[in-house]
Amino acid sequence: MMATLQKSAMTREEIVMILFDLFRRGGYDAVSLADISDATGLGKSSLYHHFPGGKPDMAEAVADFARGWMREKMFDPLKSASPLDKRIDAMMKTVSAMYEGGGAPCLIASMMISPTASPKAIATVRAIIADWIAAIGAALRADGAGAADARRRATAAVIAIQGALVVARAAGDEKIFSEALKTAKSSLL
Amino acid sequence: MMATLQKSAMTREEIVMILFDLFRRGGYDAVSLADISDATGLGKSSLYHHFPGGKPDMAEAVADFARGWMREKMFDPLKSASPLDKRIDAMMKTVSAMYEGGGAPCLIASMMISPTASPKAIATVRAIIADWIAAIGAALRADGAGAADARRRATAAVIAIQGALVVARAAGDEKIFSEALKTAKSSLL
DNA sequence: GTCTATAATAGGATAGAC
DNA sequence: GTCTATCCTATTATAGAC
Repeated sequence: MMATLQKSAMTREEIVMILFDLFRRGGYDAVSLADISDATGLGKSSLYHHFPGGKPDMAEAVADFARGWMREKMFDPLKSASPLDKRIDAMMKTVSAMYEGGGAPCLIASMMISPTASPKAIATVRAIIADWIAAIGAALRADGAGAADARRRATAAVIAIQGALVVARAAGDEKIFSEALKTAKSSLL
Repeated sequence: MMATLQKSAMTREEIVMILFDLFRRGGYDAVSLADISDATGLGKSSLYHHFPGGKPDMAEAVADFARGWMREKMFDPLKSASPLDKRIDAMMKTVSAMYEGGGAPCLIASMMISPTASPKAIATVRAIIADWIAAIGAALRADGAGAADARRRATAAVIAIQGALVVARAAGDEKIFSEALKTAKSSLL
């Protein structure tokens, strides 16, 4: 039995996942500590307990979380032993889920706009794009593609995904996103 | 001769062009009236003289300006009598200049992230994307393409431009942007 | 680890002189 | 049309109790 009675402690990772969603949807600047307090149910002081550096600290934690998540869920599976088309297909399914079928913004795009976000956080989200292109490119090369062609097609795929996200949300038409994923998949095979 | 001596009056359009650059680079939320005051050299009260509704008013003015600019510089020229490849080429040159070779963010993407921007401003920038796809599509149809194919390829071109903007800035490599424009051009012809 | 209370600052907005 | 001065609220951040 616990010595003291307190509201259920929230783990840092649980908070970070909430922050991830807040930041990608609202952008770093528009999200206030009050918003974060509401979304997490934690008081401001509790937030500073978890993130002594305040919002910049939170942004870095979110960027690190996103990078680790992408590595685990998207980049590492691209290295598996299954056939290339299965791996690309799995990646596109993960992409679709992550962006909620085209309705949810990308953290990378949201964070890159913010001039007040910590340089470390921005550097991390930018690195995710480079990692992503590299991961797809490596899969294509392992399947026999030339280095230059692999890189070119991998870059085009990430461009199509990011662009479709912007255009689908602007047009309010998630079909644009799903169609773009299909086309991108074909171009990779 | 003027009756009173005052600092040179800035026209509303001059202010709007400065606001356009501030908003697309920093995002609506991160740009404060102090920032705007610095960039324009005008005091806050002068800004409220030009935009009685404050920041939301400014965002709407910028969105309207962008829409008019796009219509004049990109959509109308697509209707001209010159050969299709010349028109597409001209559009891509305008795109490259507008986004400064891939280094400058898109106002549309910046504004869409902002949850606090006026719904009217957001509706306007979203409409620009629809207009853009429609303008390219109309040019392709006038050149003999089927309606569905024209729409599909026009959408893909705008996706490629918007995606390349995100990826090129994330990777810090403007060549990604220029290469993507070349590829997009080929796909339209 | 979470809370309440409070400080300090920055933000948007207005009044009134020139 | 622009300025200075001011107001109010929101925001970040801290102190200290539990």
